[in-house]
Amino acid sequence: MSLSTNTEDLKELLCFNIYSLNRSFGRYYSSAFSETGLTYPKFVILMALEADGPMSISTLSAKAGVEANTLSPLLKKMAEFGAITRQRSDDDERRVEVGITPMGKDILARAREVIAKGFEDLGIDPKQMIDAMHFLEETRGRVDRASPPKLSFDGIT
Amino acid sequence: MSLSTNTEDLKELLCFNIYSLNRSFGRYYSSAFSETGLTYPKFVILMALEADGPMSISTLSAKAGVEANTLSPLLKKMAEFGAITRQRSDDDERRVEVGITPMGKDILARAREVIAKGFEDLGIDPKQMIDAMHFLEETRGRVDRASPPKLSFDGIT
DNA sequence: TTAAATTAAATCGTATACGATACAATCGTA
DNA sequence: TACGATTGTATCGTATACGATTTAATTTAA
Repeated sequence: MSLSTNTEDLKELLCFNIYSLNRSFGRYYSSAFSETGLTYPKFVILMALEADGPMSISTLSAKAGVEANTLSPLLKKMAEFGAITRQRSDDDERRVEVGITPMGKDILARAREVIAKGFEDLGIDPKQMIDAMHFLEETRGRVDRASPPKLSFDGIT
Repeated sequence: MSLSTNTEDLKELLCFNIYSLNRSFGRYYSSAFSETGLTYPKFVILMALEADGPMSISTLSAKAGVEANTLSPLLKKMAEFGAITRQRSDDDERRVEVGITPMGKDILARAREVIAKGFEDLGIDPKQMIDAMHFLEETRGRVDRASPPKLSFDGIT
């Protein structure tokens, strides 16, 4: 699908471009990290944990923009592996505090190298990227705040 | 872009912005389409089929940028529902031709209304969007063509 | 012209994702 | 302070995704 000047098409294309590029990045990183078993979502988790120290699952959920029920099993596996720590809070028995381990930090450091190196190879124009990222952030805010219109028709399963 | 050490880092990563906005759009559309059971990937399939007529699964795979093994079960369900047709090619028994049905067209038309309506509400600046989309397309091409550097370390599962 | 490579789909295993639900812990309030 | 509301996690069901493998059909080559 190419960019036409038809407004109707453009509306549909923004989400398609996002959808599509997201999967391209996913394949790219899964290839880059292949030997390691690290995935992009796990990378995001390690980034957040290293940056903002131990935190509860719900806090991490908010930072990474991923639902807590998605993180829950993921964190369990990462803890079993040894990349993160995971323990019930004493203050509030409902909460589970997760933090990065030295092993996790090591993995993260290496992943960062991969990304930095790969990024240079991509040859992306920095200025364009900054503009685009502002647009993406702005758009994400709008989408998150919006209440989408609903139209119903016989369901497709 | 230098990868420094803080959380703000996540926001500075292009891939994070894409990852994040993609899920926001996903939630948005799943809400918009909720009564219908239509999902964004299915919408993309219907778009492609309506635009470029009946085609094989692998052709559709290339157009939508989704692997054929992802489409295969999805198409089967959509055909059972009646939104698309699905039949072995006579020329080449390996191929399966899929096409959109009148019901599928109807669903697509209604989905387009939802999207158009919702899009106006979002209040996105058209010029910024066009620039961003060019950047996204360009970037996707670069990412798809790139051979990511690989660094290995003990696996995380 | 038959065997070897290639191709198209389907299937399998695994990893995200999310809404709905369950459940325990904590909080607010009558 | 008892009890209903809320909160934090975990679990369940479903829907994508993708790589690896399988199977069947077709093409290429020897």
